This record gives sequence, structure tokens and C-alpha cells, in this order.
Amino acid sequence: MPETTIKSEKSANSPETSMAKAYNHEAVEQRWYDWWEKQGYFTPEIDPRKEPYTIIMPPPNVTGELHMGHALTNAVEDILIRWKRMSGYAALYLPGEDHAGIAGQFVVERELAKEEVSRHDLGREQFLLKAWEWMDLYRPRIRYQLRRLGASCDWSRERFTMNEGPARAVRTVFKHLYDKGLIYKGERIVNWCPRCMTTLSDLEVENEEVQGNLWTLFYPLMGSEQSSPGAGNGILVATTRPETMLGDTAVAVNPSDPRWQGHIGKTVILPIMNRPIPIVADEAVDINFGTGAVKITPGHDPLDFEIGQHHSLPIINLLNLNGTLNGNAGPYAGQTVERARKGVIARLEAEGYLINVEPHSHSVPHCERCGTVLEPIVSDQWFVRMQPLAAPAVEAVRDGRVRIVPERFAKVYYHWMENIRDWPISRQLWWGHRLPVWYCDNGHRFASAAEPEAVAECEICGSKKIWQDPDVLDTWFSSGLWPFSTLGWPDKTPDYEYFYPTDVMETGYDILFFWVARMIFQGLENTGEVPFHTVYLHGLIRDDKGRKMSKTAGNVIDPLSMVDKYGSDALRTALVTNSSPGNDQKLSEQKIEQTAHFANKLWNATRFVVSQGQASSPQAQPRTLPDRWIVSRYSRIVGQVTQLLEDYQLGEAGKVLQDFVWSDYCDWYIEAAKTALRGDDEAGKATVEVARTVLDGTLRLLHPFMPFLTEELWQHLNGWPSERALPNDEQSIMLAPWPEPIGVDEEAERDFNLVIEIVREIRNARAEAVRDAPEQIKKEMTGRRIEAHIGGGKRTAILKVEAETIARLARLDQEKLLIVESLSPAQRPDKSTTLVIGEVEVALPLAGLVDLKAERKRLQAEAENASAEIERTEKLLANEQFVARAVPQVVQRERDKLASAQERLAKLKERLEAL
RNA sequence: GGGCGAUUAGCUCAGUUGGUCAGAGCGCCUCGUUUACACCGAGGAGGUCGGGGGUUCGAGCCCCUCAUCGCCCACCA
Repeated sequence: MPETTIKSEKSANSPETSMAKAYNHEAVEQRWYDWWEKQGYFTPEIDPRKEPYTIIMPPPNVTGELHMGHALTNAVEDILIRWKRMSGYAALYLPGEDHAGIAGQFVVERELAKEEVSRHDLGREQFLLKAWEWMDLYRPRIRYQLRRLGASCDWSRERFTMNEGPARAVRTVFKHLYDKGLIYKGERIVNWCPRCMTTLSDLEVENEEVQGNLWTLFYPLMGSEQSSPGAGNGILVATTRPETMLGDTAVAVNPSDPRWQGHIGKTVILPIMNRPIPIVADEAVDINFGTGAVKITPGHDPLDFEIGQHHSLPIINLLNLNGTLNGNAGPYAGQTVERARKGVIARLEAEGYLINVEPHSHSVPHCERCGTVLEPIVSDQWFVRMQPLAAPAVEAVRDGRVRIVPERFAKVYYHWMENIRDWPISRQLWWGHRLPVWYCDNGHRFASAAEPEAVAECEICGSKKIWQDPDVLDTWFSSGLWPFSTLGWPDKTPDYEYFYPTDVMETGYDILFFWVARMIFQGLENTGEVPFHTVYLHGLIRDDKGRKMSKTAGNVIDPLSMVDKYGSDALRTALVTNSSPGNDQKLSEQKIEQTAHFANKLWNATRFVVSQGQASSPQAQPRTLPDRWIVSRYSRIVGQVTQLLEDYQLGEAGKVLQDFVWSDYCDWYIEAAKTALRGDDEAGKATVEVARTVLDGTLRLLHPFMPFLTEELWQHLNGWPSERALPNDEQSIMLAPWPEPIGVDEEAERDFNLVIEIVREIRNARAEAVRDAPEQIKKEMTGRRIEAHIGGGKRTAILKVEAETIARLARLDQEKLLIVESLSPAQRPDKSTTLVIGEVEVALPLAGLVDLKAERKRLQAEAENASAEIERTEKLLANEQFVARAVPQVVQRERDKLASAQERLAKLKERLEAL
């Protein structure tokens, strides 16, 4: 944007201020963050006289770039933190990074692959050293990005999930749950990713609807293998995965299915493998699906596994860990699943066992991380027993100790928690928290919270021959402890005692189960308290077409590039004000640009106020009507914004503020104030004082949203850079107290609203008249100040005081502006346009522009409007039900409307008759 | 198969206790350089708040129902 730069330079030497003509976020944003940090403003003191307010930042994955979701997260959190800090709380915003489990291991492996080294070449120990090296490179990047976003987090308390503190918390929790019997090891069917070579929890599985086939196979009864297929001599089974038949150990039917009842207990011969398998009865079989008979592969299907357990069926594992078939698959050993499927089908068909094929869509599990098709396999894994932990966590939300915003997500939470299954926590990776489980040569097993280096002997028998379980924990295990592991737990540190439980956990709704739910039960189980009192869930950021942003789709808008282009303030405000809690939002660059325009507007408003000089006395009098009005409006805004923030309606709060600045403060107040500012009298000094006071407060209200800009402007407003007029404890807007309302002035609001209305009506009438006029007159009217006669009725005195303002705002010729109590016929000549604003009447003798016919028509239309309004309100007020049941204010408002419409109609009629 | 959300001006979206709630920004049309701002100002056009039914003195907001789109959960072999 070279243009802007040139402009800025040109006007940089403007005499009144050192402020450039246009706002340049680059220069400003770089200025403040380091200073804030150096001053220690981000680091709260543990102060018993203050209330603590704590937000623990959801730790971004150390390996990635920050995306728009992070930008939104940090915007919301920083807004809350800055607001509370200004409101007098000891506000702690604790930052950190997550080691990111599988994703973390992958980036390291990817880097190694560049040198054609695999992790197995290095060995575990060396690999982990490498991993740490990489983390030390990645972490500063995340820190830098968070700084650019303006996050006022306390870097002195920064944590990494793999640091010794959080790691000790992990071991302590593990041991506690292990000793309590809530962590166990067992053979279960789990999701296996053949590419990542690890187990995954159900949450890490993405089910994708795939168009496949449903194959019907014939399994002959033992002894009738040679006869042709038929119900009498065998059974028909339907399957979407024919290759798994190699591992079948039974066929199951529903016991009440008349078709197959006779077959129960008999034995069929499994084709290809020529193995006898039983036909069993199980309620779990759906009579209405397929043939009503299911082949049972306990080794590779979750439902089959369960049925297998009930009937003590053997489990045949067909797969190697890389997803190829193993020796149990007979002739197909070594093949991929896809290839084996084709082979099996071909052979079954050739041998007459394939009865039917029909298209069938069903869902196939994929790895959330890499997209590979997952295989259910039976494996010895570690689990957390969920039911005992879930119950109190449900209760905590139900009884309100934890509030979820928006509320509707509570239902989703209940449903998940109440149907929860045990959580598989072991992962076959190297990067992560290694299970603190030890085995000894005497067959003992124990968990230890001690550092692995310090574990020297079996806790049960004292044997020195011990070894640690090779698996690591699901990355979400450590995440679940984050609200307290970051504060020093299990030690009762001062931080933990003061800042825990935390206040708000803010994150995307997509990780409600992954993370939020787990923090709640871990917090309750381990600290005896809820980890936070409020969960604020924001929506997802999508591209302008509503698609999820992703690298593969190529539709990512990078937050940092937006910060470069439009400023951090613009980005965070755009993200927050264009959305409502829990709802997804489509983001386009245009929205960020709009907010940047707002920043420029605010910059210029401040530039104007600063150029008026300092107020001479803090309580200058007398105050003009616009002064009283803006103070009143401001007071309402302070209350409104504060309330909206209390209600977590950040977007609304931001919008209210933008409206106030743009419309009330700039468009009306500053323009009206120019009247008083022109003079050198006391009123002018009072106006300077009011303009500054209201702007100062408004900057404070906006500071949580736009921290950089407001700091810059606030400093300018307070004499910077030529002098520092600020007391030590208020050197930064960050430390300035959150504003209090000054006072609502109903009278001023009413009176100035009348001024506004009059100005609007005159502008409007002029524009309309000019629009329909011939070219010649249009030209003549350009820039011309027009004549106006105002009959003010009881408001005459007020209007006389505001005459100059009205004249300037409505572009009237002040010499020819006449304000009287009531207009004489001469003062409203026929060739004029008449406006009726309440009891006020305005006549505009627009020479040459007023066409009598048109004017009559216009007045007619106005009169009809008024009549309609009268009719509507009269009818409403005649309704006894309404008068009796509606709240009094509403009834009164309707009465007022009626009265003013009647007055208006009378005036219009009078004028019409005169014409 | 359950559950949730969205459906408001051409576009993107606000609208939390039912009574100035019919709004904002952008876009479009007309004007305009006045003690800050053209990254601006003034004015205007544009919507029966997805359809239907109901509750109520009164509904964009509550209830029922339908439609379209999207998301989440679920052991549909």
C-alpha cells in the first residue's frame, strides 16, 4: 500500500499533532507488545486483595502454524483477559504448547526422512533427542505468532506438555487411576492405523460413507460341501468385507429368526479355508438386514468381537501391523487387504460360493490424522475405565458448577458422557508421555509417579530386573490435566492455590469430547474441583464458500499474512464481531478490511480530538447540548458493553462499540461539537474536555478488542510523545480502569435527538428536491447553503441555541435561518417545502425547486402515513386486552405515538389547506 | 437410526429473557471536498424474517409440522 505510506509521510508534520493522516498499523503494532511485556503487564501478582481471573490457553500444537481457529481462540481469550485485567482482577492468561502426539512424531520423522533416516535407524533414545531439538525450533515460532496476535499472556508461566511439571502430573494421575483400578490393560478390539502403526481412540476415527458392495456368500453345512447351494444344505451370509471370511470362526443368526432356527447349533464348512465353524444364536443379529445370518470375524469387527466373547469363539488375527495379511490368511498371506479381497471374491465365485453382489453404501473408518483406512484388530492395550469418572463430570454440568456456552452443547456433552466407552490411552509411538508402568522379571507390574530415571526396582518384589512399558499415552491424556498441571499440581504451589480453579475454558466445539470433557472429569477426580466454571465454545472458521479451511483444499487464509496486511487489531475484531458463540462463520478478506477501515476512522477521530489541545480544566462548564448528549449516550454504551461481555456476547459488544464510535461520536458528536470548538469561550473548553473524556473511555472499552491501536491512541490523547501526562500506575491503557457510566441525561437525549431529526429531514428534503430538478438547477444547488424557517413551538428556545449547529449540519445559510415559535404565512411561502417533525415545522423556500403539485403530493403521502399510524395506534389502544395486559411502558409508548401522529397530521393538513 | 444447527435486504451476517427488531457491513444508485477521516460524508432503492399451522392483546423471537442445506453421534454385517 504505497499510497498510504506517501500520504502518511506528507502529513506527518502536521502542526497540531504528530499523528499521520492515515493509520499505519505496521508502525503502531510493533511498538507496543515488547513494551507491555517488558513492563511486566502480562504477569499478574498473586495478590490476596484482588480476585484472580484465569484463562489457560488451549496449547497449540507445537509443530504447526497458527491458523484462523487459533486466531479466533486467542482473540476471544485475550478480550476476556484484558477486560478483566482492567476491571481490577489479577488476570492470568497462561500460554503453552502441546507436543501433539502423532502429529509431533510425524514432523520429526518427516525431517529425518529428508536424510533418508528412519526412526528405527536412530533408535528410541536418539530419536527423542532429535524430537526435542525440533521442538526447540518450533516453539519460538508459535510464541512469535501469538505475540503478533496481541495475546497478553504471561510468558513467565509458559508451559509445554512435555515439561517436567506437566509430565509429573501425568505420572501422578496415571498412578492414581491405576492404583484405583480405573486404568487397566486388556485384550480388546481397537482401531489400528496401519500407516501410523498405532492404536487410536474412537474419537480419532473419521467415518466416511463409501459406496461399496454387499456380497452374499454360501457356507455349506458340514457334509454337504459338494452339493449345490441351497437353504437346506447351508447358510447364506451377507458381508461388505469378504476377505475377512478367512478369519471367520462362526456364523450367527437371531434366535427368533424362523428362516435359520433349524440351523442353530449346526456346523458349516468355511470355504477356501475348509474349516468347520459353528452356527450360533445371538440377539445382536438384525433379522431384517441382508440374509439375517452374519459371518463372525471376532478378530476384525467390533460387533463380531462382542458376539465372539459371548460365545467364547476363537479369535483369528489375519493382519500384520502394516495392514497386510499374515500367515493366518492362508494363500493370501502377504497381500494387501484390497488385493486379497479381489482374490477371495474370484475364488468364491469360481467355486460357486458367491451367490449375489449388490451395491451397498456403508461407512468406513479412516485415520483422522492421515486418512488411511483403519483396521479393527484385537490387541493388548491400556484403557481408562470411564463410567465411574463420567458420572461426576455429568453432574458438574447438570448442577451448574460448569456452565457451557452456548447452552445447547450441554446436551451433546451429556449424550456423549452417558454413553461413553472406555478410553484406549496407549499409543505405539515414541514421542509423548511414556506409560509410567513397569514390569519385572518375576512377572510383577506397577505404576510409578517417580521420574523414570529414579525407578530402580520392582515395587512389589524388589527385583532390579525391571523394564518400562514401551507405549506412550494418547496426547489428550496430558491435555486433560492442563488446567492444573500448568499451575504446579500435584504440588500445592502458590499459583495453584490462587489461580485454580480457572475461570473460562475457551475452545472450538469440535474438541468438546476430545478435550473439554476429559478436563472436567480429570479435574474432578484429581483436584476435587471443577477445572473451570465456564466453557465457551466458538464456531469453526470456514472459507467464503462455507468449506472447512485446509491445506489440501488450498483455501487457507493465513492469519499472520492478514495481520501483516490489515493489522492484528483488525483481524481479531473481524473474527469476533462477525460471529455469535458456537456458530461457524465464513471468513473473507473483505471482512478484515472493513474492520481496518474502522481502525482508521477511530484513528482520525482521535487525531481530531488531539488537535484540539488539552482541556484547560477537568470540569469545565457550561456544557453544550451535544456534550450532554454524548456523555449520556456514552454512559449507556458503557453499561451495555459491560453487560454484553458479562454474557459472553463479545461480537455484540464489539458491534455496539463500532456503531457508537462511527455514528454517535464521529457523525454526530464531533460534527456538532465543531460549533463550540470554533469559539474561544468556556463552552469550547468544556467541549474539549467532554470530547477527550468520552474518547478516553471509549478507547478503554475498545482496548480488549483492539489493543494496539487503542494503546497508541490513548497515549497520544494523554500527551505522548511530547510529554507523558500519565501517572505511574496508569502508564498504559492496559492498566487503566474499566470505565463506569457517567450519567444518563434523558432530557439531553430528547433534545439532541430532535436536532438530529431536523437535520436529517432537511438533508433528505434537499436531496429529494435536487434529485428531481433539471440539470441547470442541480449545478446551481451544488454547495449552496439554503434558506430555512423553523417554527419550533415549545422547543423554540432549544433550537435557537442550536441554530448554528443545525445550520452547519444541514447546510443552511445561517443568515437566513429563521427560528420562531410559529411560522406566519409569510414565513412559509407557497413555493416552499414543509417538513413536520413532531411539533416542529420547517419551511424550506427552495427557490425554483418546489413544484406545487409535487409538494402537495408529497404532503398528501405524509398525511396518509400519519393517518395510518393514527389508525393503527387507535385500534391498538381501543383493544382492552392490550391496555390491560401489555406492560405500562408499551402502552404509554403507543399513546405517545398516537399523540405525535395526530399533531403531525394536523400540521400537514393545515399546510395542505394553505396551498 | 438418533441429535443439533442454519434458512432475515443482491452478498456476508447480527438480532438471549415475545412489545421502536425489521438491522449492520459490503455491493448498487444520486449527491458531495465543510476544523479529523475518500480507508470519508449526505441521501436513496432493496426484505410479507424458508413454507404451513398454533399459543398470545402482540411472534423473526415460544410450540407443532414440512422443506432445503450443513454438522455431530451411532457396533447398518
